Amino acid sequence: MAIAKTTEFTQQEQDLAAFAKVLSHPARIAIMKVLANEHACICGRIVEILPLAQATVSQHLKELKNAGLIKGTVDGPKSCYCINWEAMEKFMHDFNGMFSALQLQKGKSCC
Amino acid sequence: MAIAKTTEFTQQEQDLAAFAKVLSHPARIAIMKVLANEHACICGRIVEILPLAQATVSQHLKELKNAGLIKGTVDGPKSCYCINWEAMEKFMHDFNGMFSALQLQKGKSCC
DNA sequence: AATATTCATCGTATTTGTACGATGAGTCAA
DNA sequence: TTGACTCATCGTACAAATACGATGAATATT
Repeated sequence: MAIAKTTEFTQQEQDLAAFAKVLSHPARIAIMKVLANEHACICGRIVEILPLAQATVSQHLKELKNAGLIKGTVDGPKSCYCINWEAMEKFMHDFNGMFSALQLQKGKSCC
Repeated sequence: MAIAKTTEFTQQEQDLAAFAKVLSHPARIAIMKVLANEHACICGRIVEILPLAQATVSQHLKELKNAGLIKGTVDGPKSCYCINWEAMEKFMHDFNGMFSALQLQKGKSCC
């Protein structure tokens, strides 16, 4: 991505973009669905469901965790992942807030 | 990105991911803001505001247009871009719908 | 203790994304 | 027509993302 100009933008723009980026891959959306639907959010269970190798799923889980969308706890030799609802709700709130702010200017457009 | 396994997921998952991907860069979020706030949505105006070269802005505009988030019309030697509100509203509706679907399972989690 | 399991991480190959200079097509003014 | 202007596209360089096999750490089972 060449010299990342990413830092030249607003903190809000960077945060929203980061949130969108985490959900910009179908595998990660699918993982969120699995985490919501399964009682035991074990990594191995996700690997069973998704058409991806264990290493790849683990990598996606790491990104979701780094972004704060999910929480992970060790459960013996297994790892249990769950949706971080407070974070998700805040992210969605901010995302919707940006859209609402855009909409306030709706009549302004020239075309 | 290795052999894209992207096609192995649900159409809905792919659509949501594609929408998120378009907004996964701060420049494109900033562009949406400019388009909402400026009466004349001229490419040159965006180049003035953003810390990016004209070619780069044009490329981002192309992606936003391909995804359907904005519309572009030629106005003499200039190009006028506007937000596609119907599309944006549908995308946001679907995005929120996914989140609501996740939330329905909220109590299910193990941790 | 020895073995099997679950999973995170490393290393690596490949694809995609980001950025910009240069070029050219199209339009307007003189 | 000439010249100035706007912008899309091409080509290119580099950074980041995606995917997986292999490895090893940690735990559980025998």
